[in-house]
Amino acid sequence: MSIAERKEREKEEMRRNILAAALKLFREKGYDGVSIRNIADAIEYSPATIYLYFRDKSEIFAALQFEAASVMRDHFLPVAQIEDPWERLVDFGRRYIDFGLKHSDLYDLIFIIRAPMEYAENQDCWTLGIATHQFFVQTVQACVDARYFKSTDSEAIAYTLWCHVHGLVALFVRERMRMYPEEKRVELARKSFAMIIKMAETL
Amino acid sequence: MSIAERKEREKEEMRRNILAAALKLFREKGYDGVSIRNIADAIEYSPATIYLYFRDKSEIFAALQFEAASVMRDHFLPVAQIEDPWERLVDFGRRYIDFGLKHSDLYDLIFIIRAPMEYAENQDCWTLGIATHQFFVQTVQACVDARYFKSTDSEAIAYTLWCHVHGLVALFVRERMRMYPEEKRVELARKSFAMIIKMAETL
DNA sequence: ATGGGTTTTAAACAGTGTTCATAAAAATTG
DNA sequence: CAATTTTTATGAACACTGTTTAAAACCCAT
Repeated sequence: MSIAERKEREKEEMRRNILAAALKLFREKGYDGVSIRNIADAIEYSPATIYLYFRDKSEIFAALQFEAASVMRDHFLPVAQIEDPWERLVDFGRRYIDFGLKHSDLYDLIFIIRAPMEYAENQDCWTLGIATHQFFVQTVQACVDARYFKSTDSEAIAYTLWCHVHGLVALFVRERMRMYPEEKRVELARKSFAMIIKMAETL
Repeated sequence: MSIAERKEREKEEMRRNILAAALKLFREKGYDGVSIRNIADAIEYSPATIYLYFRDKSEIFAALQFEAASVMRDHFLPVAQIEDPWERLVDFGRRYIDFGLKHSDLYDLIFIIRAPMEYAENQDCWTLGIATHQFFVQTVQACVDARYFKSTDSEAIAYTLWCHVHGLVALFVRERMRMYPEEKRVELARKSFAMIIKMAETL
């Protein structure tokens, strides 16, 4: 029995080895700029070996996407500690933008990259994402219950706020802020977040 | 002299021929799913011929990006006819979302795809985009001047609204709306647009 | 040491973007 | 019209890509 367990451990170790190398390369050269052969070189194995641990390149993407989603979930963990629903909502947004700008490659992986959505791992990734999303909707619902808004459509409110922060981060991540001078961009984002919060107060 | 002009015309014709084929293929199989050889097959020329009209694949991207930007500009043309600045702003937003959902491939090309920003054509594309953006900011400024808002920071207001509509469209284009049932998505988008407009009224 | 089961890999296939010498076509000249 | 020069097109090649497969290398119990 023990030897089968060790084999399983080694297999898992190899998977993590591949994923670590892949993530490192992706961060450096972008997702498309990395080939299976690059990853194989990095871990000092033959390219064919990788196919013993992952069906194809897409499955590596899916696994990393899942990893990124859990990093993001962890980034949101402290939010749950905040009692006041409105404060919780504001912190949620602040952390969302913070995560997006700090880990733009992971954010890209989760929310922007055209991913091949065909694997079971990806399902896990989505259930994780949906859970985080539902936590967000619940926070909005808590605000509604506490009469922070006049509107009661918590789903629409949550979606509207999500659109704003996603748009904000996505424009940064995909470098579509060139009409604003480099040094003013972050300040503009900060101002815009303050503005959407102020707007939300009147909902 | 006339013959040189005809040559120039033929060269331009070939360029447009290549671009038309490329755009058609991109719409069908996605940007990365199309190879130079595919385009060459479509126009019934050798792959090498394409390199007589475009330096490389990126330059084809850049040219199409410029084309997409002018299609979008044309989509906004009727907006300028609207007198009332607030009505103009609302129509701007409506048309933005409309364009994004209807021509999601062109929208992707302009605002999402990780483009190689290295060619002169791309500069043209950006100047065109910046012009459209400035028209948008001016519309917001007109609203400010007409006392539609309490806030006077037209740049921040414009940016905030842009973030929302871009986020909305981007989530659609890159298929990140899976937590909402297919048939409710467009309705949710509609509701959200109405909501941001209502919120903007209180700015 | 030998056989059996895993794990690894070299080699190959069909595809990619790109380059270049050569071939074909067109324009210019004698 | 014929010969020459210039322009335009291409076949073949290079180095790369993801992926498959048959053969080699390794591990381990008998």
